[in-house]
Amino acid sequence: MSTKNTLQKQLVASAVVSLKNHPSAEEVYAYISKDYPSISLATVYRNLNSLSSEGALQKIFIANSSDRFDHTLEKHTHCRCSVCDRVYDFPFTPNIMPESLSDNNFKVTDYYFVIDGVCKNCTPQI
Amino acid sequence: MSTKNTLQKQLVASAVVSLKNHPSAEEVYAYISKDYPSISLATVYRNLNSLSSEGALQKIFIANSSDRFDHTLEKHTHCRCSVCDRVYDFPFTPNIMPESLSDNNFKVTDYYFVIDGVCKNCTPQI
DNA sequence: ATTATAATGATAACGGTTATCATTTAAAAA
DNA sequence: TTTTTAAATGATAACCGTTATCATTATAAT
Repeated sequence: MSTKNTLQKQLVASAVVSLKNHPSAEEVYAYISKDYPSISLATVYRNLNSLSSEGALQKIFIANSSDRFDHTLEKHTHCRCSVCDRVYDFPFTPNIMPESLSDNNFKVTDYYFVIDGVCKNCTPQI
Repeated sequence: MSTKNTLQKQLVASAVVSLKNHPSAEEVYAYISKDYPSISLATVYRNLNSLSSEGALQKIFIANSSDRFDHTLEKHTHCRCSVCDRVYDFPFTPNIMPESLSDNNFKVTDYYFVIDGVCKNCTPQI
C-alpha cells in the first residue's frame, strides 16, 4: 500500500488532457469543479505535483506567472504571451543535451527554455 | 523633473556591482543595511525594478526561487544549483535571435534559458 | 468486516513581491 | 536663496501562487 488510486487524482490527470492549453492549477480546479464541486484546490495542487514527479505530467515554470501543466511528456518549447498570459507550444526546440553541458564545475540536470512575446490573438491587425 | 537621483538608488546599483554573485533583493538589502540601516526593503525592490527596466541591471528569473540581479548587461546563460540555490554564470549561451523565431503566430521579444543542476561546492568529492 | 494509513477538504501559513499612504527630499520655479 | 512640486522613501499591509497543517474520509491490504 503505497499509492492510492483516488477519483480526484484521475480527475486531475484527465483534466490536463482535456484542457489542452497548458492549464494552471486554478484552471484545472475550475474545470473539475463544474462536475465535482467538492474537490479542494489543495487536492488539485497535490495531484498535479505528484503526477508531475511520477512523470505522468510535465510542469512548466513561467516567470512572473503561475505554473502550467502539460500532458505531453516529451521536452519541447513553450511560449507565453505577455498580454493574455496564455502558454502555447512553440515550434522550435534548441538541441541541447544536458550531459554535454556538464563539466567539472557544474553538473547539469535540466534546463528551462521559455519564449516570451505576443501571440496572434493579442496582435492588433492593421 | 521625471527621475530623481537618490542615494538609495545609487546604493542599490552599486551593491549589485559589488555583490558579484547574482544577488537576490534580500541579499542586496542585507548588504546595504550594514552601512545604511534605515533603508527599506521596499525601496530596494523598487530600485532593483526601476534599474532593470531602465536597462541598468538585468533581472534573472529563477523557477521556484527569488529573482536575482546581474550588473552584467549582455545576455548570457545562468545556472542555478538546486542544492545551495546559488546562481552562477554558465559558459554556454545558445545562439538564438528573437527576431528569427518570430512568425505569423507569435512575435518573440525575448527568451529565458536557465540551467539547473548541482555546483562543484555541492558535489561530494569521492 | 476490520484495520492501517494514504489522501482529502478546509483553511491557515508561507515566501517573494507589490501596493498603500503619510512623510521626506530632490530638483524645478520663483 | 527660499518656496513649491511631485517623485521617492519607509513602514507595513496586502497580494498571489503555493504548501503545510490537521481532523476526517476512504482506499486497499488483512
